Amino acid sequence: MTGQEQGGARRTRRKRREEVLDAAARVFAERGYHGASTQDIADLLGMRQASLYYYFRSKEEALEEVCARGTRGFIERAEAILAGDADHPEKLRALLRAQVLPMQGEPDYVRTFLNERKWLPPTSRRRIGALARRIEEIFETVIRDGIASGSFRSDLDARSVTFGLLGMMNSAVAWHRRVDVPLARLAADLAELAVAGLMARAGRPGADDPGGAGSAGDGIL
Amino acid sequence: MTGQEQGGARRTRRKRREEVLDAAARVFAERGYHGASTQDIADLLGMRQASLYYYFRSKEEALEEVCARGTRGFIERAEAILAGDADHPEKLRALLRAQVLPMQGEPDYVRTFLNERKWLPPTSRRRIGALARRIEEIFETVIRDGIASGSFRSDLDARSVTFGLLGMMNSAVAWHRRVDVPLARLAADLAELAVAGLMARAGRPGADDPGGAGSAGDGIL
Amino acid sequence: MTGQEQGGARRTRRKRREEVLDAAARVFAERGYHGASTQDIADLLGMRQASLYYYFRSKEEALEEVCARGTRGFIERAEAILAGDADHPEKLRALLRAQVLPMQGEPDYVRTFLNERKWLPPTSRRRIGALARRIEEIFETVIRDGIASGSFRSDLDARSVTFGLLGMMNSAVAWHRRVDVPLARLAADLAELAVAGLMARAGRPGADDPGGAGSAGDGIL
Amino acid sequence: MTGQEQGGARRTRRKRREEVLDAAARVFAERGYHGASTQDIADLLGMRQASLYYYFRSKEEALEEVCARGTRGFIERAEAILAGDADHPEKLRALLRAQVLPMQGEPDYVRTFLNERKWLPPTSRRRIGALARRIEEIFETVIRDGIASGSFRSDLDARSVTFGLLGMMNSAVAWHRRVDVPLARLAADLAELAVAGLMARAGRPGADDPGGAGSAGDGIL
DNA sequence: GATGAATGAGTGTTCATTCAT
DNA sequence: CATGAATGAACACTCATTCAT
Repeated sequence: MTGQEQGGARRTRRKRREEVLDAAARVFAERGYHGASTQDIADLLGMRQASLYYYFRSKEEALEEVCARGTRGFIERAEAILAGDADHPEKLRALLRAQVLPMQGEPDYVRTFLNERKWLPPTSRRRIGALARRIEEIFETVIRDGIASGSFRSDLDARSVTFGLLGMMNSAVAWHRRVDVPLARLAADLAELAVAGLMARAGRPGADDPGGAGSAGDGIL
Repeated sequence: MTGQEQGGARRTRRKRREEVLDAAARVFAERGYHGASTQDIADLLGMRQASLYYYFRSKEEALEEVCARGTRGFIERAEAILAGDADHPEKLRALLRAQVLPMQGEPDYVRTFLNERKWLPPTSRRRIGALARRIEEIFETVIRDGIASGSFRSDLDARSVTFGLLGMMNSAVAWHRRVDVPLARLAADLAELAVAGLMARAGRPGADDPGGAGSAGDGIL
Repeated sequence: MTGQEQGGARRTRRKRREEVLDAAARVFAERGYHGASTQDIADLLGMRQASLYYYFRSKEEALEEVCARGTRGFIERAEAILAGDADHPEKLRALLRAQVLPMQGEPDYVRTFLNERKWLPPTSRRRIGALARRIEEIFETVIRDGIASGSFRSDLDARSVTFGLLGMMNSAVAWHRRVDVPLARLAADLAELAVAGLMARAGRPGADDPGGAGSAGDGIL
Repeated sequence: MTGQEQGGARRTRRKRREEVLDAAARVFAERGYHGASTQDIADLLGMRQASLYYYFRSKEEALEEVCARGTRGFIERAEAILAGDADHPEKLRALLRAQVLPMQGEPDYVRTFLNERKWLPPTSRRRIGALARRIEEIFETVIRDGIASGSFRSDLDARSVTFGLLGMMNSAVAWHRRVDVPLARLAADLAELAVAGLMARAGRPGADDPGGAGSAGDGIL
């Protein structure tokens, strides 16, 4: 066998592996890790179930790789934005949009990462969880710095805002196909809403007495 | 056996059934429907697995009931707010907070409803999905009306905002224990952020060219 | 449910478990642990394969219990003989016979213990291996003491004799059905052969040059 | 391709085949036929699993050949000893030692033959079993003739002794590494023990009433 | 001479469910 | 009111084997 042929075989195999991974990502995204059977994945590929094991050692390993790819680029993009020299509002806006845009290209990988990573075995779960935590950290840093510099209002709990905004953007993966607007527009609108909300002057009624304010509202609920 | 005793037995049974339901909700919330086994539920109750079937006809039926309870009051509260005579910003604020507060009392039911309802059999899935869609409708109505009346800015896609804000509030069920702020405060802060964002004047750069607006940032992404 | 009934159920279950164990022992003995499938065991019982798991957590656990039973009484009997006040030849004779007699009652358990214990998971393998080593120790002690006291000849390697005699007796499990003599007779004969051999005067040609002694014959081999 | 090269290839292939066989013997000896996978064999050779099939048609065929080699020379040596003109004690002694010495050279083949031949398919199992039975026959002949000629005592069951002595010698394959004595010495000692035992005068208590003798001893066990 | 890719049959095991008691 | 016993269907995974290259 010549090097050429070997290269060809190798390329073929790698490509097939990608296809298997795509199928796994799709099935995991649609039915959840525990709801998905390896048979489902094989069916999608017109392959026998046993053949999957030529490409992966276990279902868990496939989940690991799908999740890993689901995070690809997230950190790098977020770090780049953080390190940039835009002002805080612009940085936050960019971060928010960057959080949504990968859903364009590989939605199955991202959905699987977001929803199924909790089923990873402890070791890889921690490794991948660290990435998620780093993203949170970057968001929180920009928000806190924005508050400190006076760009953002100071009456809101920074951590709640961090998680809330991440939750908002991440939720898009579940519903973005239900709106008839391009993903980029959707991302821009939500980012604008968030930044504008953070730059508004504090002025709501009872802002400094949230517990009491809630009790009044609770009567309604 | 007297009527008295029967009544007592009946009451006992109903109470025990509640406990079984609680256990199911907890297990479903923590491990997901497919990741949870009926054995897990039985273990939590110190019961044998087979005994669960005295209370429920199937695992699916338990999921149905847990999900149904997870929506309890949501609709009523939202309808009441919608029908009230507050102005649009106040209505939206109230809606947003109402979306979070049930996580206080029965978080397992709400989490299960939010995350696991997709595994319901088609019939009940549709029934329960209708409730979810009604909530979305109420949100969207208030937002659109607020835009029409001039209270809210008009440059954002109303449907994206609807889903985004619901996603933000719902996401809290996953992280609210990670912030050291009471749930009511958290809810109030996120609601204020959202309302303020919606009431802000449109002023971001390139608001009317959202696709291009991101181009600078997109280079990084 | 009354205590009576519970007792009955419990007794029934325990009895059924014994039957399952018997079937496992038989299948393990006949086909070896790796050659035996849980289906084989179930077939022998007229049971479905899955039902076995009501009685055992795993195939390995079944092997563990079969092996454990295969050693039952061995140690106790050997210790009793060792502690007795017979002379060394009598002790050895008794030990040798005691090694064979259990093959009468539960040959499958003994065979499984002798041949399949090596497939046990490390932990239980060590635990059960300790018993086997204790038996060896007891044999070796009696043999060495017999040599020291002058009852047994001193020109043979004690450890080789120990293992050789144990091997001889244990091998009976594989062939005792092929001789038309009762097990007790067989055991007595081999024991007598061994003891007489050990009590004989050293007198073979070239006993002190064992390597060279065989050289004539070895040429052929 | 020239004949030379072909011859070279052929010779190479035969040599490689030997290596494959060695690896198979080793793996079968260590893990048992059913516990050994073809992957294990390939691993030992740094070969791919599929490549084994260039040398063997099946795992079973490999077992057949390993077992066949495990018997090589046994029969010839035993027949030669039987046909020789030594006296019965010397013949038995030589037979016993010849049974052990091959463990020196190719222990894996012998171990596999002794322990795994039972998994052979019926046809080859019978063929190879015939060899084993011929060995037994030779042993039994020498023992019976020795008894008839007065060299050996007559109070022991000849068949039990035959199998017992074969079992003793064969067992050495499992433990001979655990004694710190050369294999030849070990073999000589066990052979001497056996022959001396057989040449001893009958004198044990109750030798002519073995059934009853055992009952007394059973009290101890 | 050896391999990459694939497969069919089977493995041990889990699980929701049933039913007589 | 609850359980012990059992089961059918599915599951992730292993393995010996094949075959085109």
